[in-house]
Amino acid sequence: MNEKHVEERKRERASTRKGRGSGVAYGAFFPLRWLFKKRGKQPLPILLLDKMDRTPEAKRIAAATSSSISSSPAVQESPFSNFLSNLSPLNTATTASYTQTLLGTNLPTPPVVFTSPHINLQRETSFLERDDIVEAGSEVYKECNTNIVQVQNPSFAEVQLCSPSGCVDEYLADPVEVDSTCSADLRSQRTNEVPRLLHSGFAPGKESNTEVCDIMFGSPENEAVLLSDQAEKDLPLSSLEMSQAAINQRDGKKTEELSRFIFEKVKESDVNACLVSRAQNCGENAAKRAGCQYDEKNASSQSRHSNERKKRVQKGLVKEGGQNERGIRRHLQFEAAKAYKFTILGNSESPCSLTHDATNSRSPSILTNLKSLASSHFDNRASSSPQDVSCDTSQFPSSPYESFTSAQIGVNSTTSAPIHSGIGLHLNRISRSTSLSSDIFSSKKSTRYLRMPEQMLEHGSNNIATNSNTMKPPCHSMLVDQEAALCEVGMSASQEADEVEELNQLSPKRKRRKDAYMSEGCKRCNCRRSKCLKLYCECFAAGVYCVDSCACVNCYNKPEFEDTVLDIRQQIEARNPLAFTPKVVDNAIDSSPNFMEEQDLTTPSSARHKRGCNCKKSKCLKRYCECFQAKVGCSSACRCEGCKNTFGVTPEPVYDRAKRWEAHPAEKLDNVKGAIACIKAPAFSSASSSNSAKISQAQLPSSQLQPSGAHYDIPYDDTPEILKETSNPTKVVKASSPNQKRVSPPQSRSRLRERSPTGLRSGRKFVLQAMPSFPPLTPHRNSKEGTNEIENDDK
DNA sequence: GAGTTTGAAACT
DNA sequence: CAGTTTCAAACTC
Repeated sequence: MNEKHVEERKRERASTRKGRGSGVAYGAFFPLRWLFKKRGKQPLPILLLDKMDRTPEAKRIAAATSSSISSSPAVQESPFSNFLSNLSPLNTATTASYTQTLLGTNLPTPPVVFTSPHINLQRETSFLERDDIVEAGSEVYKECNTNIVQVQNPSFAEVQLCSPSGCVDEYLADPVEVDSTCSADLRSQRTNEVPRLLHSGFAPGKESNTEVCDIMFGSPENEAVLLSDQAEKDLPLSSLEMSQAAINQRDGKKTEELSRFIFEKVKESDVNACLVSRAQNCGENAAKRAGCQYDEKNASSQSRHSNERKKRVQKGLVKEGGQNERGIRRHLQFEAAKAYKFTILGNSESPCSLTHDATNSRSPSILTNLKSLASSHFDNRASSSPQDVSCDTSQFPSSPYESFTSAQIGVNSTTSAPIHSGIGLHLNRISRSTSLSSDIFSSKKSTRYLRMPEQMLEHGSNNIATNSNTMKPPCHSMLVDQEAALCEVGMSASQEADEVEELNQLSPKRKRRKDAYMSEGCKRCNCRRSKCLKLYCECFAAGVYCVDSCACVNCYNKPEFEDTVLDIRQQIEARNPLAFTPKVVDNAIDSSPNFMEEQDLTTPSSARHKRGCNCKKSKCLKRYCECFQAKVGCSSACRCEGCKNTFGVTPEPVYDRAKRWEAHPAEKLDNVKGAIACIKAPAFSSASSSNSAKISQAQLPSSQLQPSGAHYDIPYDDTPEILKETSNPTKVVKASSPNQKRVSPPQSRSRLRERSPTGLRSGRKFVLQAMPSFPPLTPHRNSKEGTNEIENDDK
């Protein structure tokens, strides 16, 4: 083996010496495990590829695919699967079947992996989030019952109970009835279901029973939770996990296989949910079944849908949205696979365990969703019909709650979960219940896991054909999610609108390229040597799989290589936990006081580049500059030279952003503003002003700071201590830093802490909470005076 | 389309 | 951690 490696390495080096041009054919002549190898210190990709080829885990995953194809029918023939396939709330016979199946089993306690602490854990989630969930949930429910087309992601229970084919057809025929029927029958179904479940030995544990009861009967608390994104999938797992246990005991099947099977079922529920949502959203007649036409009525019913977006849609940019949605779905799968891996494969020792811990602790049910999504990779049934393929659950309507949650999540994820598992987490939460991409559907339909890029290309062409038949103009709700996703990947809606205008002004050649980019709505890479497994790859960096329209060579950023992708991703995240977070953060999202504190006068009001650019020659006037490309002004995080970033407009006043905290008195905000101003002052002022600022800090009563600190504590209290510490600006900028960045804040902050013993606690909290949620990877603060001067001169 | 420039990412 | 290399996008011709 070693000899073989040496030999191959020699050959590889010889090939490499030929120059970059050899990259295209690179993968054609060398074993896959060497595709990554260029240097001595890159064993991991090789190992990963090796593992991908040979490890039991990879074999198991690969086998899962084939088994899902080959053995799935056997599973489907089981009474349980038949029940699940045929379950209909309107059909009492099937319900009885359900009961009968359960009666015939003596259920043990479900395996841990399927324990469903979601409800309980949901209670443990951030109070801010939780309260919001309650409010939003009841609101959604109310609106649902009043037949407002205020679309809502049906919970799994609703899907399970209301959506199977026959019912769906009815709903498709008359979408109005969907809401009423579903919501009306739902509770009765629940109440009818639960006693049978409980009395039939369906009792894995008292706690679980309570959960089921709560869910089924819809206690006020859990009802709201049920409507939440997580709880939507809690119910299925609560049910399914127990059923799985039954099967597990009865058939002696492995938990893993069963879990996969159950996830398939969950995923199927997504498909069913899609059908329902399509009925709600898109169709008044069954002819629309095959394609979710954009419904302008529904669009107008979406309160949070911006007029800007409407205009673009009416301009015929629906296609863009559809492609955008595609990118989202890719991402969802990406993250789903990740969650699936950590949940099912028990890979809890990843270098990014913190990330996943955070994910799990914050919203374990996310993983439930993700697992269901991930299971899609191993499913071949749901894609059996073109309808299913076209029925992308990205078309899911977005409930008001969803909107709320998305925004809320944006805040929380940015502020209270400093280490992100990537934006996929955001997207999954934004467009939760989003099921499967059509391309994956189709890819899994007829093919096994593809190992070779050649196969993938061939496979991709199939996808194109499939997608061309199945991709439909998106529903309005899709656009909403897409918009959110675009924000996540660094392109806000307004920016996207600007892109549209810009597109019209480009030369034909660039317009073509740009149009291709925008039509995809997501990153399209052209990687040749990175295998799309490095951050060089825009797709990979954006946390999405590459698509067929990418021009990449030897791409491994495909669902087929999810194991590799996830491993690589973990490595990168271990190296830089923020690697997959959006580079551009919106102020509205990152409204943390730390961010407000971080901002300086060159940052525009809308967004900023999180890490800042390091431009030297482009003067931040070309798209080389990430800030410019994102159309945001350079900020204190930038280390650019001669910055002439034209987007560096006057920042939004602190108060304007602070006033978003409506729940807090204005005077507290003033105090916050004052405190922040005091902290910021040294960064923007001369030495004298810096001194005065310090004095101001000293004069700032701790009693004023305290409420502010308490105020900040709420959303950021779960910030890992390690990050808080790392955020502590103890490092001083190197002297060679072009803009002499980040000079002062440690003093001011430490002084702030020193001044008041009472303020020590609150002040400390304030300081800690005021730390950047994403610890700046660059020196903490700079004056940016040079940039300001340049900009002022230009202006 | 080929070649160059650029800056982020990766590596030493 | 600084310097270098690699990489792919952006840009120019």
